[in-house]
Amino acid sequence: MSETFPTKPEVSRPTMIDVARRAGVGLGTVSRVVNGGHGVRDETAQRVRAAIDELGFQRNEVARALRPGKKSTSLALVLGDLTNPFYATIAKSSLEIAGQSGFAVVLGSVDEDPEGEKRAIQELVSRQVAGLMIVPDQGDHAFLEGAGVPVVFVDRPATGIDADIVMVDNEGGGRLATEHLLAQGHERIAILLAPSYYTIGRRLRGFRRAHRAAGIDVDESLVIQLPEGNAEAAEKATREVMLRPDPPTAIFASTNFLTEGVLRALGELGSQLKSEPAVVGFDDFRLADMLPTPVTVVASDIAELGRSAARLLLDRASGADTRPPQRIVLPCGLIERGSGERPPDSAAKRKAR
Amino acid sequence: MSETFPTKPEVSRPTMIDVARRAGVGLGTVSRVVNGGHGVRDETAQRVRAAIDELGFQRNEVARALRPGKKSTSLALVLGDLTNPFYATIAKSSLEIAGQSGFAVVLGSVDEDPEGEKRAIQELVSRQVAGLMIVPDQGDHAFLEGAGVPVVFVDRPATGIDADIVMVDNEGGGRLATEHLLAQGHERIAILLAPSYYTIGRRLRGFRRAHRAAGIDVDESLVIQLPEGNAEAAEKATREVMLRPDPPTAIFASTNFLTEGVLRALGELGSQLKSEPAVVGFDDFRLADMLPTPVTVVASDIAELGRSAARLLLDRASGADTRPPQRIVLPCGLIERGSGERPPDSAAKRKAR
DNA sequence: TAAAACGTTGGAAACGTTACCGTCCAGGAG
DNA sequence: CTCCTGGACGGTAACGTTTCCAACGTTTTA
Repeated sequence: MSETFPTKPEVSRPTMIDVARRAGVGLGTVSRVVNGGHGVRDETAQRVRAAIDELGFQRNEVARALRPGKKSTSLALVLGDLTNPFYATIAKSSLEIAGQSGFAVVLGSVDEDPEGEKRAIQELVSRQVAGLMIVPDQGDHAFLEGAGVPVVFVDRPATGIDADIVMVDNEGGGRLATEHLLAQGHERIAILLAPSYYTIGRRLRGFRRAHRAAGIDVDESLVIQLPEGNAEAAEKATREVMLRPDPPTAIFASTNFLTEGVLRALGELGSQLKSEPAVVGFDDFRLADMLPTPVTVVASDIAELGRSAARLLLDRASGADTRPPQRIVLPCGLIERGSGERPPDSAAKRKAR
Repeated sequence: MSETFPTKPEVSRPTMIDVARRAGVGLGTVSRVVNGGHGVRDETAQRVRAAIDELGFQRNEVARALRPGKKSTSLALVLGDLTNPFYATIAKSSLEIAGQSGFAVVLGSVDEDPEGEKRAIQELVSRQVAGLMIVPDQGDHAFLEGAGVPVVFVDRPATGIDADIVMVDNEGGGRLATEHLLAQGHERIAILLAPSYYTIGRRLRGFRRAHRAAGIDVDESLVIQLPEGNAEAAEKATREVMLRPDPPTAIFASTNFLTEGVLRALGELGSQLKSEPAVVGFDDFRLADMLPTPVTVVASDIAELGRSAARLLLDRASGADTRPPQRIVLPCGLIERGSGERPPDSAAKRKAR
């Protein structure tokens, strides 16, 4: 690059000052044009726009966010394992909404421990994000109270702070799944529970309510609390429970990863079992319909979860929404995939995601 | 400020100036302490640190990034559908590495079209990210040349710019998959190709090379270019090709989504087929081992792809790495899952050869 | 003992933008 | 004709940090 033309020294990009000089106007005028251009004569605005194009000027978002009160045009998203399709879907859909408003999404690195989450959140806050979307861990989130940034919790509420929350009707979903099994005549239904997440507790509650409504007692030995929330733990537990003298005739897996583990165990046990139990999972997953025994699941519109969260957060950040903290609950539906015989009087709704 | 105590009006967080006042030192000293604290007497540093703790001071990353030459402590990641486990894995693993160095990852909203990608990238650049990780679309990326930001391309190279690239050995993988099928005696192998991505071309090349090495001609009617890269397109194509008078005895699906479509089609065709073809997919996927016929795949360490990219980019951004653009190629391996039995009459042919 | 060297510290400039405040000019009212 | 009003525009302060330079005190060197 040995030209005599105003080829920039390659590292420094043109600023508003350059544009102002080029257009022969003041700095303030350029700013006005860049931000919608009110109070600027048409002809002047045109000259400025021409200069912007010629110089390839692009507003420096960092400098912009430095101004007092101003926040950056970024939202933060804090969640767990992106490899989990559930989280990935949230990320994708919230990203989509944010992008439509010109917002970027910053992903904080999230370790497993609550302490790591806190650190990640503070890192994000120090970046002056306009808002936080958090799929919260167990820990206390009171430290967010004074951060001066709107927060929306996704999928589950957090303790220590009263903020917006967008979630799924976990209890209704748990109930739906259980009712489906009960309607098929199952009376010994095992439920596999991932470690004490809020959501899991609600699903269990739905499980119990469905039993009560049907007048059937829950066998507490079939309420299985797993040490971990992964497929392996579910696989192990399934094998154990199915080899008991009095195994369940149906299994409700409270999580997509758990469902996978259950199916894996059943596949391995195979003919060792007198009869294969019915399985219902929570959250749909890819290939669920292609497994040897297609699995019925309770599903919700997870993408909408992310979209709602992003929309709500954007409204909060812009100050357009000053209502008290909202609680948005999305419904769950049953996706029947014909494991087991058809329930006697089922008019169960289908809700694809 | 009608108070005498430094209780902030809750929205504005304490700045270095507040810390300096509190500790009774100058602004520069606080800055030095915050950044490692070289050239500051121990006792002074301690006083500053105490003030930081008391005030709950946290460095404002935005102001920091404004300084000339300085970039923010964020990396940008531009990729397609996060719902695709392949991309999700890259996001997760790069996030992990970035986080270890205190870097956040900004996700640009990526529409499908190349123009959207360009817009997203420029948005990201305007946020002064320290570097860009891009899984590039077809379009020309020459516009990145003068951006003054290090760029690492992931999974496939881009045209118009000479930058670092981290990818997998697509040709080797294609060859591996094909050799596996050829070794089983298959001579009529169909290959399903997603739309003209670079990676797909290389996989096809491996496919051809394996054939040539084995002395077997490729039946060009079995090289199937799909109009789209999704499962549906693969499903349709599979159905068509399998219902031909002379169907292939094996199918190589060049993408994880395509593999899904192939399996779905085969499952539906079921007994209509004289014999079920062997299937090999590119890229492993969850539940691949649990399908009715477990599917053999060519796989690579995708997480390492993301990690390498992030590491390389961080080194570039810090100036620690000034080598010419690197080209990192990760190997592929075969995960055999016992699909791909020999074709009906292959034994005889093999002996005859 | 004076000068030089060094380590420590304070202060100010700069980064690129926005918001505010003045100035200027044109045009309408008195 | 003068005064006032209001729109258009220019200039400047401010945001919170880093970096540079000067100033200071102490120690080493000549």
